[in-house]
Amino acid sequence: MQKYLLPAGDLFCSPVMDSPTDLFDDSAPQMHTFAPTHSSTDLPGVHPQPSAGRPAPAFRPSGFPLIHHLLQPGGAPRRIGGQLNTNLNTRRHLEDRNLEEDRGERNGQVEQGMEGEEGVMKEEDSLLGVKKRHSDATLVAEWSQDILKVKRMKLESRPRDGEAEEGGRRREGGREGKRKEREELKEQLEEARERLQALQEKVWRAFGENHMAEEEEKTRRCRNRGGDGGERDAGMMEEEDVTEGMYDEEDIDGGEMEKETFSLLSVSPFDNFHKQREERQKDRGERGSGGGLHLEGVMEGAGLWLDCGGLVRGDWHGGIEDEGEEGGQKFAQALKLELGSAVARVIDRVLRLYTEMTDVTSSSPPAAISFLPADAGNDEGREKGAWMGLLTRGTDEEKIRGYVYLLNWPHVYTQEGLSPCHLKKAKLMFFYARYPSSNTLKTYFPDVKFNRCVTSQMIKWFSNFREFFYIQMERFARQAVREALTRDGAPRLGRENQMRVGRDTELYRILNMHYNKSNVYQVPERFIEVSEVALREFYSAIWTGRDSDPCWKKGIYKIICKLDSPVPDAFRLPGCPVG
DNA sequence: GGTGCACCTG
DNA sequence: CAGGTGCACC
Repeated sequence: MQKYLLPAGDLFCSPVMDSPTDLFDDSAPQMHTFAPTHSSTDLPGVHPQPSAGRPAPAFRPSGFPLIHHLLQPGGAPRRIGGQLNTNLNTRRHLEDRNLEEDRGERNGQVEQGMEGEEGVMKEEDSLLGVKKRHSDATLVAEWSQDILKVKRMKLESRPRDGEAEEGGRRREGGREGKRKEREELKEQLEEARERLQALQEKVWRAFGENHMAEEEEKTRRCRNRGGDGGERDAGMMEEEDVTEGMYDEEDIDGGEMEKETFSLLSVSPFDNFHKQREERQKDRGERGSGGGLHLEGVMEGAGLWLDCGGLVRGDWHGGIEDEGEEGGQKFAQALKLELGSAVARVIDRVLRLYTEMTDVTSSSPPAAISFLPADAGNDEGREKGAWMGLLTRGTDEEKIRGYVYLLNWPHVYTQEGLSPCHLKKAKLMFFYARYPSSNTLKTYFPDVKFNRCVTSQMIKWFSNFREFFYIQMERFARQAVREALTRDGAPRLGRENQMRVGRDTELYRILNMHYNKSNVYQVPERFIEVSEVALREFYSAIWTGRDSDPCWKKGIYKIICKLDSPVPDAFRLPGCPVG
């Protein structure tokens, strides 16, 4: 006779369990009520909730800027940006568009400035030539366009500066002229701020649109393939589509990898960003007019170019300082510092968003990272919560360089064999996908060089995961059936509806111990729901004697395989999960 | 025939 | 967790 480890009370309905465990950081275990049913197809949990199974990235208070001093004048951003290029056609395109828009927005003022600007535009070519290479030419064009606007605006100011200077000479150094100069410069700064603000919004809007477009495309594909599988079915399908799409789309000269990179910025960080930005704007509105926009947040999106230092140093350096006026110099210096600081914040924010997104752990610190320098597991990195190890000590420049490099060339870190870290990651993925395809696995292990052997091994892993999962389900279901018989004296239908796998149950503890041994990952609610579905299916089958059929489990497998959820994008990153 | 699966075994 | 086996599917 089979022995069972635990009393049935652990499984049954009482919210206060017989053997509660406080090992798990779950502040709100949920008790789900299920309608009485004996039909497998009617079992609850089959219909997914869109957000279920995706733990909200824990927001960590922002620390000091990661790269702030790097972007001070004379810092290193140009070197970083040097890795990034845009193509000539894109630049031409954006220049053309820029001309048109500028004409409209500045009531012809710009035309005068543009006439003598061919040389300057060539300069800008060189500036843009080191802009980040990006597959979305339109997006790049828009960013570039706004940068050009700012630059052009400054150029326009030169004649006016000259006039002011001339007026000042006429007054023999009168203070009136200087004051006017400064006022004009201030106006220009305000304009610059507004334009940079617009740039910021464009970037994030573009990001948001890209993301929304992805989501819509996913939804569309799911519906097309859909049928009666419900949303969860669609979720499985979309998983495949995303996987294939990542590798099958048209050639974009390496930009494809960047597109993937941007897709890593999932909904939550965007939402967070927009919320924070709205709050900031609200604050500003309370303090004063829009003209008083603080530069915090300005250019935050543009910082993705990682090259704005070139603009700060190479462009703003010129016009104002040439005038030799102390006020102008101070102003220019202040402007440079402000812009430099803004750019620093840009990248810092991007990194922070990234780490927020990847910070899928609930509270525990991440472990050292396999592909990073030896100091990757330092406290700073832990604070940032990048369990994929994007941040780490070293110099800020290294940090950033490694970040950019990794995002563009994750395959550099590929390895043939599978490591214990990969196993841990696979186990965590099991919380979302019990039946991942080999293509899906390839997508989520970009640092693994897949061959037949490696693929088989990973498939085998998931097979073993499932085996353990189903064994536990059957075991606890049988125990529950037996307990029901002894407790109630007679079998009673519908008992399975009282079965649950709450976070305070023994079954949950066992599952968590197996797939999440270090307990550093918040088990998604969706996995609990799936477990409950499986448990009830087993219970039902055993209860009704269907287990006498040699193939009695097949039906259960068929149900469970439809309950796969998309694995969070954070898992697409190379590296090792927390230990 | 290749692949993926469950099942069994160690 | 991995190796072996048989089965089903394409």
